[in-house]
Amino acid sequence: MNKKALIAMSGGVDSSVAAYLTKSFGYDCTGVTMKLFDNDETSANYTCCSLDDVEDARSVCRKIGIPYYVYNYLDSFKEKVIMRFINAYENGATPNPCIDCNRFIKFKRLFTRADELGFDYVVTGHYACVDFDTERNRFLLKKAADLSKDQSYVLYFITQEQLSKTLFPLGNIKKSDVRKIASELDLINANKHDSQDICFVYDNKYADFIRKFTGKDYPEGDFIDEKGNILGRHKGIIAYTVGQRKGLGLSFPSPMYVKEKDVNNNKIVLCENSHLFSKELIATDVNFISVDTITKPVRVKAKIRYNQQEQSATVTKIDDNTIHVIFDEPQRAITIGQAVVLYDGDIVMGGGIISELLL
RNA sequence: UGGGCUAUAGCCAAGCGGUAAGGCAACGGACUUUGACUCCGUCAUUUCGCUGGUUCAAAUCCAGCUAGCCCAG
Repeated sequence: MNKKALIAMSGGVDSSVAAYLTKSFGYDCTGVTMKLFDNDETSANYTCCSLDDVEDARSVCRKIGIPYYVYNYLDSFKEKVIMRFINAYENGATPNPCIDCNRFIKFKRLFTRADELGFDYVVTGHYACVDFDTERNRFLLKKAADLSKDQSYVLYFITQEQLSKTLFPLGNIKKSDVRKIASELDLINANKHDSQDICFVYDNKYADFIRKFTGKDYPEGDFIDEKGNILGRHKGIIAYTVGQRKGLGLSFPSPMYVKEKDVNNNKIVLCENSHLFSKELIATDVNFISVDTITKPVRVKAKIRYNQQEQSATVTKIDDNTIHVIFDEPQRAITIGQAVVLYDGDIVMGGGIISELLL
């Protein structure tokens, strides 16, 4: 009897081709779209969870001949993604909701459900690879063959248990080939644009979303320089993030950037680009993948944001859930709330959420 | 109401008689399964505080007016 695979399908081209490939590998496939967000606006304005997306996924499943279902995860998504997103901003951090969605929804709620239903594997359209290393006797999460699309960063939290039951069919395929396969199969979404921006936020205005969702007022406050001099007024502390230049509405001889957010005093510190760099950070919520743990300082390559060239660093464990990362070179705008992911070549060693900066 | 200085786009600012640099901000786009950064593009052709004058030609020279600043009172 063929192994059973549950394919998480967003309605986009990647997960659709992932479904096709999984079927072609001989798995007994079922497609599922998770209903995560109730958008009452027109579908074109959102990048996921619209009626059109569901219809696209359904159409693909019909075409490749597999059953299709929609799971309602509105409650989980609200609690584990949206509320965590809002809380992070209210506390002066800058969250990565895609990571939370993967961590708590796709690889938790959906995983549990797949298990209960007797599926052997969960399949997603992520560009990343799973390997089993017989020497270490561990599953490894590795970068995608198409490095320009690699998404291993947003999966750093994944466990051995999850990896043992996960398939990433696109891990060794180039994005251009995914499009090509979709075209050859004449899938409805072969030319659909890639998703981008926060899926539950309309028009990329996340601050407006938070205001509307919570009904709260985030009061204006002062922009100050590093010495405490008042430079102007900001429009609510949630609307800014570390390293930000655009949208300050103030003019200076040279560009100014957000250095830090003082939530307690509702002040935002601005500085010049050269003052944005620091070498050390503390991260919590740590997960190790390629190793069980680390006992002494380890040389790694690390990324402090999704779109960034990895940087040489040394990582030390502080306790089971906390690490200390020291970069060889100062890094620009290390931001609390973002993930720091550690690499050993193509292998994801682990990662955590940045909780503190040290100089 | 003695003297001096300055008035150029939302902000700062070049320009020194030859047909309005640049920076900041803003806006648009690219990039991007997060926020940012970055990159590209647009941004005074009824215009250089106002009114006249000189000149083939004035933001640039001259006169007057207005406003602001400074120094003396």
